[in-house]
Amino acid sequence: MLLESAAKRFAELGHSTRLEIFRHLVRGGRQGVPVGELQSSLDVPGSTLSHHISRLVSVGLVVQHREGRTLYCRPQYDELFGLIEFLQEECCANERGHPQE
Amino acid sequence: MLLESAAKRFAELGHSTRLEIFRHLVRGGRQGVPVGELQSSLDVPGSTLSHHISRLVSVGLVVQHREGRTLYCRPQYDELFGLIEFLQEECCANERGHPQE
DNA sequence: AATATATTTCTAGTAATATCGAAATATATT
DNA sequence: AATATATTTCGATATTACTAGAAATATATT
Repeated sequence: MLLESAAKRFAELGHSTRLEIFRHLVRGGRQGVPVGELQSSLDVPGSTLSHHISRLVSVGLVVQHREGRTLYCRPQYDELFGLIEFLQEECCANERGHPQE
Repeated sequence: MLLESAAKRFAELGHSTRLEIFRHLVRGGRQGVPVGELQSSLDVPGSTLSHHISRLVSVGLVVQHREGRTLYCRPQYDELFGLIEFLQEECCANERGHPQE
């Protein structure tokens, strides 16, 4: 993953409401969670919630799909695991002190 | 880890310069990397670099220790792994579709 | 004590983000 | 077609963050 994309994604996770949304989605699994369910469990005005969801969508961490009147949000696990990998990449590669281990 | 602390930490990682600093430190290992080395490899004005480092310090992702004239920055691996764990916690716990697997 | 090196603090201008009510859109039901 | 439900877009205000030059601080060397 490119540094810029990773930074953008972390920035979106770096807000307590959005992080809460995303964790709710991660727990919810691949079938997704309706916006309305997020709204009632997070207790945030609809316009604010919509704003935060669309930011998560804009960086690829969430996708939405409609079924009838309800709109589902699904976390993108590949992007999530990519971010996690990005943080640990080459961890300690340049560490001194145990060069022959 | 609390939601608020995790969000703050992600917010600090959500800036390309800071993410680059942090990754440099993660690769560098536990002995730390001098500020000056960061400055020359990232090519950013000292005052700007200092500002970003102090933000990483303020959320506990980095600590500094001085040796003579040079100040070393060390990544806090425990906080890093805590963040990673936080993102995956209860992953898919509420997923439907494979309840007996 | 004077000078050099390493890094931070101060300051201030500019830009980006957060919030939420009101109005708008999309779909379903009657 | 009228109404209800679900969600978004618009708009405006308030707060926070980014950047970097200049000055200040801390330590080392001569």
